[in-house]
Amino acid sequence: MAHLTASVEYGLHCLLGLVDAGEQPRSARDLAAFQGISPSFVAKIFPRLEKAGIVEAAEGVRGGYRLARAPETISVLELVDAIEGPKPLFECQEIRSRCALFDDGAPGWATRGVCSIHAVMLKAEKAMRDALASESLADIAGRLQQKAPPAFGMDTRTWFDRRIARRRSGSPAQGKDGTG
Amino acid sequence: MAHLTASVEYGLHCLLGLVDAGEQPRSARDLAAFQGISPSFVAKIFPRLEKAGIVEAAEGVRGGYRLARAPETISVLELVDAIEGPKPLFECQEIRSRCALFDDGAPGWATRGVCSIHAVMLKAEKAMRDALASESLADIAGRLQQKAPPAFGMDTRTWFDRRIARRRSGSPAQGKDGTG
DNA sequence: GGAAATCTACTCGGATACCGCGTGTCCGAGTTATGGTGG
DNA sequence: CCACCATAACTCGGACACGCGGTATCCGAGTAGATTTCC
Repeated sequence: MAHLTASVEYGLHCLLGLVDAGEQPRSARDLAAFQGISPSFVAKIFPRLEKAGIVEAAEGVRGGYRLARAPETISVLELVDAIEGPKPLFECQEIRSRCALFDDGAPGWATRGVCSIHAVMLKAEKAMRDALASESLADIAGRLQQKAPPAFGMDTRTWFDRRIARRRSGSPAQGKDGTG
Repeated sequence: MAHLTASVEYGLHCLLGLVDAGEQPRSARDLAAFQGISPSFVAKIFPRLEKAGIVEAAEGVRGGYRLARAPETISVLELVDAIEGPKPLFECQEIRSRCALFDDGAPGWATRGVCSIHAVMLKAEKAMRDALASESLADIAGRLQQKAPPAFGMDTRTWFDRRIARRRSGSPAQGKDGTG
């Protein structure tokens, strides 16, 4: 396990699949299938992104999610906070007030301000959060697009469109798809 | 829970109790009692610090631990790594290679280099580690000494010395200590 | 042929088990200071 | 009085339970579109 959990990883990957979707919503199931991860788990992540105002949910048979804002305005820090909640890097337990020299109550000088150890951790947390805030979803998507061949974007769109079109058209190629 | 666990907090607090100890070793039990935390748990943390070359263990009845190096040369990052081990902030699961567009094997352009999402997290982790590396144990101890009244350092030393002297002298004041 | 009702399947959304890591505790091996004994 | 030895308590060090958070899954409520039927 790590501080930035697998939920964040899943959420970010799926959001990358929404950047080039435009107005057409994409369902959590399709996004999960595209990334090759658990649809059930992805379905639990997206409601949090929706509550945070990062994606919009469209209901119905051709519903799904789409970005609520331009990807340039969505920082990675926002995504992390939306998915994991405000989880601190370090939880100070105020050990300083339990010193054996303080019989019952700790003196004022000991508990005033922030714990010296906690301060260091807060500084480290801020550095981490600043780094996450400096990157946007569009940055990652752009870097990915730069690595991928030109046809990849179109192939992705085609994949989702076929997936949507196949929904209720009678599944014309359910078993004879290009697996062999 | 948090990424920087309670073990780190306990270890750091106890190490602060070693900064002004000099050559005289202080036992894990005494350090834990001084901080008002679990002695058993502290006893599990210090062996890791010893393996990392941060403290030296002295065995025997008047043994204990003492700093192996000057506190100015011990960074908080070292302590975190020594106690928690090399635990990454983010564990990339290589989702990128499972894309549905890649039938069996992912193409080279997809898996070459570092995952775009992983890169952002590594950047954040580096920022966090740099912040932790910029602080030393002596920095924290100095800041604490600045907050505490002048007599605190001497009181601390007296507390540990009495604790050691009482060990095998027949426990002259076992039950009539200043609790009331 | 056109429009409305129905019906289906797909969507989101939350409530529910399983598992691993961290927390906390305990007990055993080893060692040094102590106390007594013998010279 | 001094040196040696046995004792004993304290030390470190690792092995053993408990609890919580994360992971993964399932099922239920609601809705847009396609189908069918009636006029």
